[in-house]
Amino acid sequence: MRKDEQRKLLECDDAMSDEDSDDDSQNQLRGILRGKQMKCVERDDEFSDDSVEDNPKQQHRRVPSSIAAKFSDRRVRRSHLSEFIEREDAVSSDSPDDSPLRQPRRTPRSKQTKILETEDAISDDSSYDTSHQSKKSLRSGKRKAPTPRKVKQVNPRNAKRAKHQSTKQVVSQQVKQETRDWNTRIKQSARQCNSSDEDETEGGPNKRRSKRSRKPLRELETKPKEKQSSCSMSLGSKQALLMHKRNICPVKERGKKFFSHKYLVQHRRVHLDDRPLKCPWKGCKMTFKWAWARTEHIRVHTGARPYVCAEEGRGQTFRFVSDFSRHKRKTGHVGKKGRQ
Amino acid sequence: MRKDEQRKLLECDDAMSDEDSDDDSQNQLRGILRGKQMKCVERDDEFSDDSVEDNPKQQHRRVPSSIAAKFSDRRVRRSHLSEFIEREDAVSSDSPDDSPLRQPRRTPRSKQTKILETEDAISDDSSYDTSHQSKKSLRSGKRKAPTPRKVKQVNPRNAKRAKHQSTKQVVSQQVKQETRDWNTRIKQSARQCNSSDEDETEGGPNKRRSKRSRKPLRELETKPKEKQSSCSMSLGSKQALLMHKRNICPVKERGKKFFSHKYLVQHRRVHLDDRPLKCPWKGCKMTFKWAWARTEHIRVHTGARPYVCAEEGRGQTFRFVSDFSRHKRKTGHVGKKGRQ
DNA sequence: CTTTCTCTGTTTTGTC
DNA sequence: GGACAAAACAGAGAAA
DNA sequence: CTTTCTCTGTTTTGTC
DNA sequence: GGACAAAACAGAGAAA
Repeated sequence: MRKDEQRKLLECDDAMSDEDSDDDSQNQLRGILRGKQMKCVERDDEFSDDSVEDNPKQQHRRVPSSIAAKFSDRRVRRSHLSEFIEREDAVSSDSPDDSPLRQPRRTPRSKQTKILETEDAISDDSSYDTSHQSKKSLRSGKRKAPTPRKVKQVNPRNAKRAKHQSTKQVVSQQVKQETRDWNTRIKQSARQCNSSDEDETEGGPNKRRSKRSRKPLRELETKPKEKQSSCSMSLGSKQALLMHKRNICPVKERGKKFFSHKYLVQHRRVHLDDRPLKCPWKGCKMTFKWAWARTEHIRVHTGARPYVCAEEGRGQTFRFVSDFSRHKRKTGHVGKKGRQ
Repeated sequence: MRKDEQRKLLECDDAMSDEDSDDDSQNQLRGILRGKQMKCVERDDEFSDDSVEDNPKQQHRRVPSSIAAKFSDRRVRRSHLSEFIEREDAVSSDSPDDSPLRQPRRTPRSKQTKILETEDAISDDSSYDTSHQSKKSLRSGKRKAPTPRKVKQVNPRNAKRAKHQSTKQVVSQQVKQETRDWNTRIKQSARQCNSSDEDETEGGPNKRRSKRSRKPLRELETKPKEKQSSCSMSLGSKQALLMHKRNICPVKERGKKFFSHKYLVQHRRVHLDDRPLKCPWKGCKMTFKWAWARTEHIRVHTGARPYVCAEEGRGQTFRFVSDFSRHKRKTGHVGKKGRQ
């Protein structure tokens, strides 16, 4: 086989054809999966642009006086874009107008990046409550904003300005689902694990399943909704409360203690097996429990290798901290991380 | 307003809530747009994950023996993933299994990145033909592969191996639409421009419309399908052919000459206003004519600032070549580009 | 052994 | 300096 | 003037 | 070295 052809396979051409006959991949896949558990819309010979599909023309608004714009030319002036009302809460990955800036809000030690975004849903801890309906105990008001709707869509530019214009805003409320009792959830998870075996599981860059979380979950002592500690977690018994106050995890590892109470609360997700974070890349279905995992995962898509060994002529680069720190450990080299 | 709240606005929380009630942004947007030109599926209170929407469960396949897997835990072993048959041609952004590696195939001067992908649809030039049905004149066979379907989905690992396993493969055929006569297309574009004025134009990071392409297109001399030059472009007249051979663009700029014939052919897209390249980021609807524009645009999402001025203590960083080269021009500083 | 990549407990950084 | 949250690190470890 | 970002003609890089 | 394609650059320039 010629190299040209080989390369072709390896490449992922990323343009869209306006044709349908070329969308074999999609159709094929659909064919395969139809036998399994296709549930949703089946549009076989259609133009496979999910934008058209999902939020048809929601992202682009035509400048009235624009002349040259045609179908494929859907851009808009910022001023128009920023009129958009949006609240990008828990589900962002496919919200119609993804913020243009997908960078961690606090950039790695560089002061220059003013871009604003957090990729994490972890803000839950502070807004935990015991109620089923959630949203009830907005105690401190610190993370709760007054208007849960109608927030301006901010693009990078507007975002910066927003600081000086008291715009009405909302905090994310992605907690909700987590407000149920921890243990209850764990039981549910366990049940689901056993029941749905041949379920939706495909694609995404890396499918490795960590053994750590694969161990069958066990039913546990306490039961739901009872006491509300200062961190607003619901605990089943007096004993459980005590454990909780000592930052001790009641599950599995049995008595594992953590450096901080904050983390104990976050640690729950290990058992819950909730994966609220999504890869922002189109078509990638990877989900994560931890923001850092997502952050590093994105590099798989972008190809970024931000860790650079300062040693030698052509410094070695690494994509993952882990590999970089191993390199440093072994070689004694120092290194720097390029911004982002 | 408190800073906390302000920050909330600016952030884009990127986790998904399992709830629908939190998807105000989406619903709102839909509401707004419904009055305009919503054409497609309307699913209002649904979970706004286009993956679920578009290719439900196409990406994840469950490992039969897996125990811990539950809904949010859809990962899979690579071995299973790689069984997937796919051809990722022109439309990739939302093809069910986006290649995990979204990096330009040739990484910037670094030999370490073996990731393989091209983000460009430009490979058309060599496979141009004049027929309406395209796919007819596979002259050289250089860019045409024998089997147009059934290509293995390659993930990074498999991709590398594929080089040593003669797998059947396909080249991209995204050309098709472009096979029509250039001038004909231009006319069509012009027509569309005038007819759809308040059309789909929203969102995406930057909506700036370059004036260069905004100028109204003009009808032109030659007419479709007639002569087939060595580059397989169809030209209306003898004159046109002569121009073409001298790398002279027949449109607008009138007599603009280019350094290479190859580029003349690519240059067509300036007039065609075809935007075959899509931003790979979920929810972003930006489209591009040029790969480089896309490449730089992605940095808006990732926040990457790969251009680093070597001068001074805390080297200045830049997100775009343009700004970097301006900086160098002005200051005389040198700089390096971090990989990716 | 290797490389690639995710998971997670703790540390670092940044902001108020 | 403190408190706090977000980000990053540094391992461990899975997969191939 | 500035910063942020896209467009595009040419140059550079990389591979065969 | 050559041919070729992909990637990147270096400006121009739009928008705010």
